[in-house]
Amino acid sequence: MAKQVPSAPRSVRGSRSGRPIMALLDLLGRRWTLRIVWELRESTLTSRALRTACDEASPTILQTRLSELREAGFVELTDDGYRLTGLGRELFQTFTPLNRFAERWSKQVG
Amino acid sequence: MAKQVPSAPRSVRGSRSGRPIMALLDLLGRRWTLRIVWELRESTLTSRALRTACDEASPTILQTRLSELREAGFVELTDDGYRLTGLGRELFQTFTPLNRFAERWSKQVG
DNA sequence: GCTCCTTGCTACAAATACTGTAGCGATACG
DNA sequence: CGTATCGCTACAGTATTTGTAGCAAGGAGC
Repeated sequence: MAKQVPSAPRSVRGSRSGRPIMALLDLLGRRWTLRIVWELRESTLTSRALRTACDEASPTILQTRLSELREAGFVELTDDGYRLTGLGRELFQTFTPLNRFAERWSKQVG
Repeated sequence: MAKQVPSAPRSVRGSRSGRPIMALLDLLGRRWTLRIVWELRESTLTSRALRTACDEASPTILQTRLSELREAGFVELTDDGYRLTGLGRELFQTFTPLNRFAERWSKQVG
């Protein structure tokens, strides 16, 4: 049975609360989702280019995630390939502090 | 075979780049990780309380994630239960915009 | 027409990850 | 002692992901 693509106000895997943040955490918590958004951050990529960028991840799962991200309104497919929508770019912005944090983390823990 | 807990400068599932952000995205992209950090955001929770907060997620996977989060330095176990470390709280801070974004998202897409 | 690319996307079996239930040893309280 | 709780684990069933292969559609060159 296919899992629902979380779109905000519905009930979602791991949560019956319907809080949007839960739907978002659920979507972003699926494998490769965060990575895909990250790789699309500054360029439009064809599915093959995206696969290369994602260390040859399985096309099956990439397609699945891309469908979910498109349905969620974060990614769109253009003639040049996949790219973030306006909303997707807003989402990516929220990762910027995460990147800075990752650098600090690597110095403290690594 | 058990996957490594990503700690910054090592090679990590889905990435040979060693960039800390990849290690972090890998860790956060595992099921329940984001949710656990979220649920610990403002209180120390025992393992059972955390399980309740996470909609009765399987204790197996919660323990696995908690181990990873502890090894990564984001969570610690005290006499009162699990809680975010200083570093973990910093990580959570980076989610704050995510929460606001989720609200906006739910209005646009949902 | 044809071949030779590349595109987005899918099938399918094997490998891995997750779930759900049960229960362990340790500790504390009566 | 019995009865709780705690953190944590075993194990079998199920869901998800991986890796390989390949589809149909579209363009470029012939």
